[in-house]
Amino acid sequence: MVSVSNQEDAILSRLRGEGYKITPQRRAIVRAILSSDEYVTPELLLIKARQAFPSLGRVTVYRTLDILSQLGLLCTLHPEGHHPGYTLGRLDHHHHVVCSGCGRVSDFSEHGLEELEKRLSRETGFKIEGHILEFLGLCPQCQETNNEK
Amino acid sequence: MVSVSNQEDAILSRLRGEGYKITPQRRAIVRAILSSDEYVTPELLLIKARQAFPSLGRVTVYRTLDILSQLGLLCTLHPEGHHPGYTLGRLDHHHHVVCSGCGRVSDFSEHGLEELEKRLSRETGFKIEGHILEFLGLCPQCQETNNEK
DNA sequence: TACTAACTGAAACCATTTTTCATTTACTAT
DNA sequence: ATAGTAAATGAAAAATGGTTTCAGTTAGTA
Repeated sequence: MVSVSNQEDAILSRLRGEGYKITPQRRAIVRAILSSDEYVTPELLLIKARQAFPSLGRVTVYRTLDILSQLGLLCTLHPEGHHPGYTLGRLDHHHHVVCSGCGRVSDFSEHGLEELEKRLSRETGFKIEGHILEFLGLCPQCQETNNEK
Repeated sequence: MVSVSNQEDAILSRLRGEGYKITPQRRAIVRAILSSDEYVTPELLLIKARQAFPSLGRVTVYRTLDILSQLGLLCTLHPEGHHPGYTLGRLDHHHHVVCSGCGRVSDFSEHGLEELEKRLSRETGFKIEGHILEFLGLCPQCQETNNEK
């Protein structure tokens, strides 16, 4: 298992390797994403990262998200009925289950999609470039909370 | 095979059945979605539907999309790197392949996801409510066009 | 044909994201 | 250590995308 601080180091050194500077703002942003079980929206991320770096500007959040996204380090989530958001996850190909209650994200691997991809290529003639597979559901905690209501 | 005009009738009478009025604006909007192979964004839809009904207002497009969405008649698409959009498709559960070049949408069925859903419930404890599965790729036409460049 | 609830479109409004630009800072090479 | 430089920052303004409001219009009905 990879610890969060190792993940942080890995991401920061990747940034450094790509010629980006490691600023305290970026550190705070990366740490804020990593330190939450839930996925983040830009606004939420701003609030979280400001706890560590109060003068952080909104623009910097967007810019950092862009960079992380271009480097393929960010996963985008589209939970139905909620705002889209981001999570920084494992570097290998994987998918997510998002909690419709609290936004908590859980990862999983699924390798059965390659066959489906081939079938689709054959049937539709499309040259497949990628896919989204996301599940939406209630996490164990939110299931309990809702039952108590 | 179901023709587009039958689909149009089916949608309009569904609307009527739910107590909504059939206005020329709504007719134009529904027809505009159905008559394009590509998925539509609200803005694109406004332009297309105005060809049939020039004074159509932007608000009416959003309102109609809302209604169709609430009735479960609309499918939402999230093609990576593009704006999200909509398509009016088959009424049964299905998925989409979206062309990254022109936005053309193709449907497919996949029933292998139920097992995966069970596995996820078991492994993560989440109570699964739904999922998104979308493929992105180049349609046959766009593959040719790109090769000629 | 008259009635009424539903619908419409213009404008104002709001939230989110992008652009601009003057200032500051992380890193490199002395 | 320190100076130099490209990169990064944040405030403000602008753009984008979507929603609300409201007075006037219209589809469906009786």
